[in-house]
Amino acid sequence: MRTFTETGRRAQIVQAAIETIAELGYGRASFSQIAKRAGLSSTGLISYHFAGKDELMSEIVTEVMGTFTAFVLPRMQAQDTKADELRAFVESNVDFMRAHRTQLVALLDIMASARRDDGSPLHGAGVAEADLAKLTEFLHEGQQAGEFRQFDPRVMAVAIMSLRDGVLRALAADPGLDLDVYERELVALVVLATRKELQC
Amino acid sequence: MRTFTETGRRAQIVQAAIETIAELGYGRASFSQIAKRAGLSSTGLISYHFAGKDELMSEIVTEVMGTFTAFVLPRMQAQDTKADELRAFVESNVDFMRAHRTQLVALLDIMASARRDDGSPLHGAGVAEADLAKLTEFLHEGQQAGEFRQFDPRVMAVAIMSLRDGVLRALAADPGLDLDVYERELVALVVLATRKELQC
Amino acid sequence: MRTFTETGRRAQIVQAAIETIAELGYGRASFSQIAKRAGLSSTGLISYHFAGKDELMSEIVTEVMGTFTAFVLPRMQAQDTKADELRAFVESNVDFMRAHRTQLVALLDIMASARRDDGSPLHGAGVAEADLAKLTEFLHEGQQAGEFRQFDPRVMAVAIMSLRDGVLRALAADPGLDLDVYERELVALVVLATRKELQC
Amino acid sequence: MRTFTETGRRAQIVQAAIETIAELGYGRASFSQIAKRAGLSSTGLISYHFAGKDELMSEIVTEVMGTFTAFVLPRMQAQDTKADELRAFVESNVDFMRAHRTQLVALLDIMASARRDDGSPLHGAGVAEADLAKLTEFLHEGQQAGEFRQFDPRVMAVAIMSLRDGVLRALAADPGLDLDVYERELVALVVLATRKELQC
DNA sequence: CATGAATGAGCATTCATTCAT
DNA sequence: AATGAATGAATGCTCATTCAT
Repeated sequence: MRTFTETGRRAQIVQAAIETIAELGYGRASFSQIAKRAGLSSTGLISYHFAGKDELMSEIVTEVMGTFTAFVLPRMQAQDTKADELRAFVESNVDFMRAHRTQLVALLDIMASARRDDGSPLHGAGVAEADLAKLTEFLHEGQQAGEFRQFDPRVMAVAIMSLRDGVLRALAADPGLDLDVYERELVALVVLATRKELQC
Repeated sequence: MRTFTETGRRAQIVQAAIETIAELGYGRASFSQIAKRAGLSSTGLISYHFAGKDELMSEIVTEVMGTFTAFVLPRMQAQDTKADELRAFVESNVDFMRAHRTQLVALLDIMASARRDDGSPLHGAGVAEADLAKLTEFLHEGQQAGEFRQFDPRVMAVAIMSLRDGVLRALAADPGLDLDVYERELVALVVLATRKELQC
Repeated sequence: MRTFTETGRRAQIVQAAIETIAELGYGRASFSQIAKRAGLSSTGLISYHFAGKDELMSEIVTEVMGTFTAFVLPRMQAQDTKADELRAFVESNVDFMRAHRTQLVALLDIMASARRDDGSPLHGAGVAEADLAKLTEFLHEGQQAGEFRQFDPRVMAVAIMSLRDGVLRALAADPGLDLDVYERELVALVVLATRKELQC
Repeated sequence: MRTFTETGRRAQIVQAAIETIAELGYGRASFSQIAKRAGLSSTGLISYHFAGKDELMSEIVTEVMGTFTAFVLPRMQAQDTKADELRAFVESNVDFMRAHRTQLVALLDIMASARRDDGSPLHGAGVAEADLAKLTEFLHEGQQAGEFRQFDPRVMAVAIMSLRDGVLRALAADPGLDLDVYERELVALVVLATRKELQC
């Protein structure tokens, strides 16, 4: 079991790491940079609380993904139709960015940059693939239910995730970005791309 | 003027660097890894031919972007309408990926990961922003011409680029990806998202 | 505040650096040579305790200059006349060499050899100029007081400092040098060069 | 025998090396810096014409010392007394500086900084010691002739050389130095320091 | 728990020198 | 005679990690 202090320290380090990665990028987020931002006296403390750099990054991924899921899922489940669920997914994704820009920027960078010695992704593959599989399945169900047109659900899942990540990257480059516009346009785009063709 | 040998060596080093970055990621693409892949006797030879790591990366960006533009532009210009031009843009982008997967994966990683000490992007900002601005202007013209519906052109440009990059990331993760499906679906998606609403 | 251990290590490194510079010269006093002499496991430890090579050299300059000033100043202030003060200055300079040959040899080499990229001196200019200005002012006061003849005080200051450094260079080349003779002769020389001309 | 071209090239390289050392210091005077200043296409050319860095430095020492001796010696030999010879030595030394500042600054730096792996001086010891021995002998003769007072001739030789080098160092630090003042004062100083005591 | 000291591998870069042409 | 390409050792420095206290 983890002590109170330990939990607090880990949270503090995770927070400092997130900010450092968001600002300097994964490649420059060394333990010494993180320790400096967290006000720690030594990088040794990070190694003391985390088994290694990989575990620290894992913790960030887990935490941010958890917060994200807890925010998005209920807002999807409150909908009646698949189409509304999809709209809620897109909207809540952008809404989440508004409040958690730094966390998401860090998460995206970790997913893209953290690798094993052989170059294989350390976090990107598993986590992202799971989400992608779920969204693919969801889109497939929507098609079965007759709410979506006949697209390839896997490709559409990749597309929707890419659009979401694209907005996040734009937000990372420009923190003053007007997310309202992006949200509105993104919803319209996704609806147009997935809805059943109208009979004229 | 550059020697024949020099040109060859630079090309060889650029090629090895591209492969290394595509395989191991920017963060692990050290001079020694690149030299090993290129079969060079020492990292000193890379420093001999390039002013520094930044120049090597710059060269990669320039070269890949050049090849890309030379491939895509004529295929757009061969079209009569803005709508067809857009379709040609999407198609040629995916077609280019087929033949130059490694180069593009490396380019994407450099854009995302190469930073200055203060964390600001070294290549990403300028290059990507220029492309984005051009696409935004193009979409706006298409709207003026009455070929596209009334979306925010900047947001749509970000969206289209994100979709393109998303396919590339999927291809990076899975080299065996069936690009035919992605191309077909992506074109459909972009068309649905941009065409004028039908009157029923 | 600095730890006990840290202070000790810094002193140890400074000492090893001084010995290395005195023996091999500034140009060959690399971190690895210094680390070897200090019995350190790696050059990383030097970088851990000092911000960079410049800071290590700065520390040496500061330390040696401080010890030197603490030795010479009181012996000058114990004198009643400017002429006696000058004699005390020359004597205490040579006396200091006897006990701190290595430090002074290293200091002289750092002053002469440590440069910026553009070739401008890194430590030499400021420190030496300050001393020179003080000695110039002192000589001028002695002239006002009627104790010295009418020479150019700046030139005489340069001369006296050069004589001092010359003895040190001779001592550097031959550690067995008989400093007693040099001290006696140097005092005589400086007295003859500065005293008021006798009326005959 | 050396060809005409070879001789010219060597002279050109020596000249560029002198300028580089005078400006950047011995430690930063790399072959590439020298080649750049000489307008050579490659550092290989320096290695082609000189057996190694040491030989290049040797050549500089030899050349500058030769020019110096050719300038100073006749001006000393034109004098009738030892005292006048000494005065001529000091004057011609300073005069030589006026016209050959760069060469002398480089020479001084080579003497001080060029070392063997074990730290022993490469050029400084032999050359300087020979000059010193000659001056010592000269001063001794002057004493025998009753022209100088009874000082230690070796120490006085060191002192005179140090004064000369001191002026050169001052000139190195400030190219705009008024050498006229230095020459006048230096002559006065040396005369006062060496002449027979007056009877009153 | 936390600290600061230490380790040793790895980094990009510079260097004098060699060599084929 | 000259060139430019190549070599490999050495440089100062950063890094994640370990460990005694």
